[in-house]
Amino acid sequence: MKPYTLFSDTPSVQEPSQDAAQAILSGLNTSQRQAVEASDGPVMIIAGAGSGKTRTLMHRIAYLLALRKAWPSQILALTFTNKAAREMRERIGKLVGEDKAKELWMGTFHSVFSRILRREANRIGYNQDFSIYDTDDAQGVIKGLMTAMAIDAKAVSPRAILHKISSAKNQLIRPADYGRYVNGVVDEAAARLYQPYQDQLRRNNAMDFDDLLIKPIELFQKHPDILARYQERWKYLHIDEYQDTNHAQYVITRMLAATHKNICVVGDDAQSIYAFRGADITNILDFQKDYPQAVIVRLEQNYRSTKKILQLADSIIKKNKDQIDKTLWTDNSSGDDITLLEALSEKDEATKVEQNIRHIHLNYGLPYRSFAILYRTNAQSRSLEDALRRGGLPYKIYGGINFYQRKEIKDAVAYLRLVVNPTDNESLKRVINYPTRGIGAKSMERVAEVAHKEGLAYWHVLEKLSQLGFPPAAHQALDKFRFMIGKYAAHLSSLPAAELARELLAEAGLMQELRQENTVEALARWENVQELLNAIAEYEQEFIDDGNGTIVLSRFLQEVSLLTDADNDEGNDNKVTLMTLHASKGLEFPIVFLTGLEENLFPLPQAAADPKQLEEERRLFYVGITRAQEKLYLAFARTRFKYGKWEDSLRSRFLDELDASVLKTEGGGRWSSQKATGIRTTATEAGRWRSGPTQGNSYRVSAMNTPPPLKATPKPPQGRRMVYDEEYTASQPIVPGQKVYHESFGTGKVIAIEGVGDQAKATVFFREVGQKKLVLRFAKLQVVE
DNA sequence: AGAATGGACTTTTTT
DNA sequence: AGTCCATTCT
Repeated sequence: MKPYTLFSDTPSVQEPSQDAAQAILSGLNTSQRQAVEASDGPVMIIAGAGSGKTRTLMHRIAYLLALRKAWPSQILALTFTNKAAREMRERIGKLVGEDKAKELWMGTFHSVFSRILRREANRIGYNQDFSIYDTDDAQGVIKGLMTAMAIDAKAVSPRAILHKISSAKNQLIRPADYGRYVNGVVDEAAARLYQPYQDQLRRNNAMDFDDLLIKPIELFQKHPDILARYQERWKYLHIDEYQDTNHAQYVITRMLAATHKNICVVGDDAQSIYAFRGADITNILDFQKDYPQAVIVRLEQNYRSTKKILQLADSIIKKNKDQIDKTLWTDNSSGDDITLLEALSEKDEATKVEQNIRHIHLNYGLPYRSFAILYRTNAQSRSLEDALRRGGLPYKIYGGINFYQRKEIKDAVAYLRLVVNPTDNESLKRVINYPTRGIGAKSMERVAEVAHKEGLAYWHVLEKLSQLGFPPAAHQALDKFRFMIGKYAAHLSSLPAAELARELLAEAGLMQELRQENTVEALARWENVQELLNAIAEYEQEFIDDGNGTIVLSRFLQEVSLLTDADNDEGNDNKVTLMTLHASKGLEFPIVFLTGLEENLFPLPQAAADPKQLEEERRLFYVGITRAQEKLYLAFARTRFKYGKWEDSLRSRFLDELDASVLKTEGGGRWSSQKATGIRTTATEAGRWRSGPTQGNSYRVSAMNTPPPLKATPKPPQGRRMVYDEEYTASQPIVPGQKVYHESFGTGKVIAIEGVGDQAKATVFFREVGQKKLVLRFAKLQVVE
């Protein structure tokens, strides 16, 4: 048996096939062909938007397989999202066979190297069952340390500190060297916390996202034998979206490519939009310096968009200084003008978008999936969602909080992590008293104290509880918890993962907690946890021959930490897509709406102040524009609801930078920034514009075409009387069975009453929102006769 | 211990 | 507007 059976080494292509290779090349243009054929040595593909770069990468991999330059397991392809990897694998499967595609190493940096780290964990002082911490978990660690080190969390936010530490890690700056970069209070705090933070993660047997990139480098540096093995193993390296790789990723790839030097990177400097996350554009700009013998291929033909859309995109990107020179062109038709939608409020903007979609859908028969609505910040999705819901258009939304970040899922996952990896203090903290089981802050304080003093994990403190003299009630509660978790930990290898998870969550009381709340929201949460359990069962099915329950569960938990919303998407439901501009990278849609083109929103105020960041915002705008195939709409609103109040806004400076010759207004008129109808005026003037019928409501034009809302807001029924009112309390008691009306919940039926006077509470079942418990003094219920 | 109430604060973008 | 946190109430 081989010590490391990560991959099957069976050659999957028996004979080199020139015919197959020719077939793979035949669908490509000259430049793409060149990129595919340059198979040995370093290659950089500078690919413009919509030039078929993913397609080219895919054909390149298929070509290597057809010519039998490598076995599938010797090819590594690193993509920006899991979804991109999955799609590429599917399409390669169609070219050369699914069995071969299955064995390719494909995925994001994070997912590929988390698997490597799992294998080699013991070489860097970790256990293979390590937890992977997201930003929330990591912030929890920082907060804990700040308390322990008496750093005021109000003076410096844990989030800011974490961001500093994260960027230091991205740049491979070690804790000991961080002092040199200190500049300001946040840096100081970060400098003090960096090493303790790393130590704490290790004690928790946990890694954060950055560790998944740094630890492989540490591993390779400390163990050249391991590095050599992977260098040998991966004969061909492919990296998509190279412009968005950070320094750590750069170092990893340089290490891995050192032997064979068969590295092929694909990217577009004009689409670099992740600098805030440490993406380092010099990686792509300096590729030729690192590999002087590199073949550079430019893909400049755009297959996606109309001439006018391309012209518009070109006009905006030209405003940026630093970029690799390239000229995009297309054979596509010139298409329609780009339409500018000027709205009075964000609600009006959303309505206009909705109406345009409806109109095109009805008159031209385009399916809903052809439409995308893009925005700068997640918060903007709400008004758009409302409009689509009112109009009855099906939609799906990416981003915001994804499935695995929901509270109930994080709670459930924390239980499972704790069983798999008991030293995970963060997970323990999260669930030890949820659902409540009498372990309060006091008890946990003491546990933390002992843990800190003796350098133990919380779990190990629980294990020696009897020596610590806790009060009997607390002792019993803690011991019961330890016993429960310990029992499942002991069953890890004997029980199937899905079954174990189900029983644990039931015994912990999590399912019941969600059930008994008896609201629509709680039911949805309960269903989410069920879905998690199903996912475990499904995963287990796939790995049924792969060993025991331990491996299934801990691998599942690790993979799940790296999934995003888009990864869960089937992609084939017929719905309008809503997402941030960032999330739209790599995608295309026949019709695209870019919304919220306003100063202080796009570009964001922080970015507008800094030329570098402003250029990145501009690239983001470029990315948005180039998502569109047929038709593009640019929308902005004069007022927007922000931080709880209405704010006037000015149209984005980006609109003034555009080539106006391909722009028209909604009415069909030519648009030019000079003649623009008072758009970019002062705030006061804009305020005058807004003072129509009512702020943020429907307006003359749009109101006429807007269909009535599907579900009218609940109206107080006639013949009502106030039920709770100082005067009436005595004379108007509510009794179970009584029908009542509540201002925001609508009508409902009283199920039970408890307490008297000011303490009186009623349990009411509302038709719209389910069961609620209300304090009569505040609820202002009205009796419905 | 735990629930409830009131206040401050918030929003970039994400693997 | 919603969320998180601290303080107060039961």
